[in-house]
Amino acid sequence: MPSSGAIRTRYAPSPTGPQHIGGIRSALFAWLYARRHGGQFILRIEDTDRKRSVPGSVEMILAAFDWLGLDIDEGPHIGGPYAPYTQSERLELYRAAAERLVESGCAYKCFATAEELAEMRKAGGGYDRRYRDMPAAEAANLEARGQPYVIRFKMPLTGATVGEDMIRGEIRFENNKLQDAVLLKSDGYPTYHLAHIVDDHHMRISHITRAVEWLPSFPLHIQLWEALGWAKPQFAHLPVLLNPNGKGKLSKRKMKFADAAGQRVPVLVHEFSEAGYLPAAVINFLTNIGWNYGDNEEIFSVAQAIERFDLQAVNPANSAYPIAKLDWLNSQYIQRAPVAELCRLLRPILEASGYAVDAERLNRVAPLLQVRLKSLNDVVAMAGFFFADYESFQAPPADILIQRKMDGAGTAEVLRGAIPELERLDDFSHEAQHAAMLDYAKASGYRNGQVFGSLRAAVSGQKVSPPTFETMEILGKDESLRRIKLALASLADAGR
RNA sequence: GGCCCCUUCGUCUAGCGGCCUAGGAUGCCACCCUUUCAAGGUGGAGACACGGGUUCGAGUCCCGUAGGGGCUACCA
Repeated sequence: MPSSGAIRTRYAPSPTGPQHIGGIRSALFAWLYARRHGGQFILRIEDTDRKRSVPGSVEMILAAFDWLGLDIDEGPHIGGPYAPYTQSERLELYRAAAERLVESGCAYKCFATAEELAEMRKAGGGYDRRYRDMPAAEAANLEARGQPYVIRFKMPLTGATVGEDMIRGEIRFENNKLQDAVLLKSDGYPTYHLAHIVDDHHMRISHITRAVEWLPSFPLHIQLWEALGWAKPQFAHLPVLLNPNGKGKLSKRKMKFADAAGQRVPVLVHEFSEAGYLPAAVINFLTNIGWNYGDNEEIFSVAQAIERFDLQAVNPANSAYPIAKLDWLNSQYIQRAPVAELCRLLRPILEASGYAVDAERLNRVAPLLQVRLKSLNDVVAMAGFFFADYESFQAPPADILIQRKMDGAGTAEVLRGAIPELERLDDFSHEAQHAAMLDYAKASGYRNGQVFGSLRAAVSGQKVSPPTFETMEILGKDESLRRIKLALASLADAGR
């Protein structure tokens, strides 16, 4: 059992499908705070809206945490001292709390029908509290007749509720602007408002972290904690991620395909792995939005973040989703990854594209790719040809072959002249090739870059490729020369 | 409409009254290096939303305006 002073944070998602990166960022902040203070991080499933529950969601949530390397101390999958961790299994607790509030006069049964509610809405304001002061006998009578009801909280009609937020400080709400919120629905399920308080209390949560959209109901929650007579935890309302253009909350629907440049932007956690991002890069990326490691250090590990993380230092402002920075960070992480690790990550991607991956070859190719990959997935386009059947190689079209400041005739001349020079080499190492091509370039009257660039395109078929001579070394002399000749043919076909 | 939150380069941010002629990163541009790509190096353009206060002094504190975001469900 944790001592009363233990730091305990939680992530409490609704099981409504794939995990959204915004939710995960909130979870990450809660997780970092718990780890920073040697506390516990709890996962709780808030499935009190039966209509919105999607089967398989819990597995997706767990997979997201697993991929990112965020460990969970207590949760529905592993249990814990305050189990169960799924709200639909804790209904009695909520019912008891609601009844206690009714008995103490802090809540009441409301028999308003859907039609009544609709009329009130049409009339302007919200619920007009028409059942708030109904005599107990009358209410008992309605109940006895089987009239369905909800339990509503009796919000104070006067005064103000002041909340303390770790990020923003004091926030003041006038009570007369607030409503009598539903605590227990007519199906016996609690609303979020009641359920999270009951659970956070029983689970000894010390810090409630949640997105800013919960700020408007903060006063309701404060009043509820007090009505229940429980000691309040600390609160931190986290800023949220906005769409890349800064307009509106980052949304699933809109973002799956859109950004300013019309490029696809990952929003769901599984899309990040699918897009070839490294989990460590994603964590670094997320941690740097709304919080920063400090002193101009952009790249840092989770362990480093844990050392310094503080909820009070979180920036209160929402942020546009700076997705371009993730590409840069990801390339940095790829550059720094050990070759063995990179191979391990690249292999399944190549295999998924249908390539048979030879371990030794991958080992030679991977280091050549490190400074060139933005995404792990780039390996397919950039280096797939190393693993393909050589027979299937297609000579690139002229526009790929002809480099900047070159024309078709010049390219053909350069390639044609290089053939005998390469053919002559007994040692086909990239060093030997380099030396030979340097001499050749000088003699040919073309610049090094013009010669090397033409060769790059000829043997790789690409404008961006691994280093040319290493590529040729791996392909071997015969295959390299074959490709140069194919390139010449391609140029001839194009009439250059 | 009402209520709440927010506001520094395009974007992510540093700044918690003098250290700011506002720093870093990304993106963009230029140059250098180079196996004309990529990476790397150097440099450049680029911001305190506006208006009032408070103060010897405000990006930093207060008020207002504007803009942005959110809530306003028997959803969370």
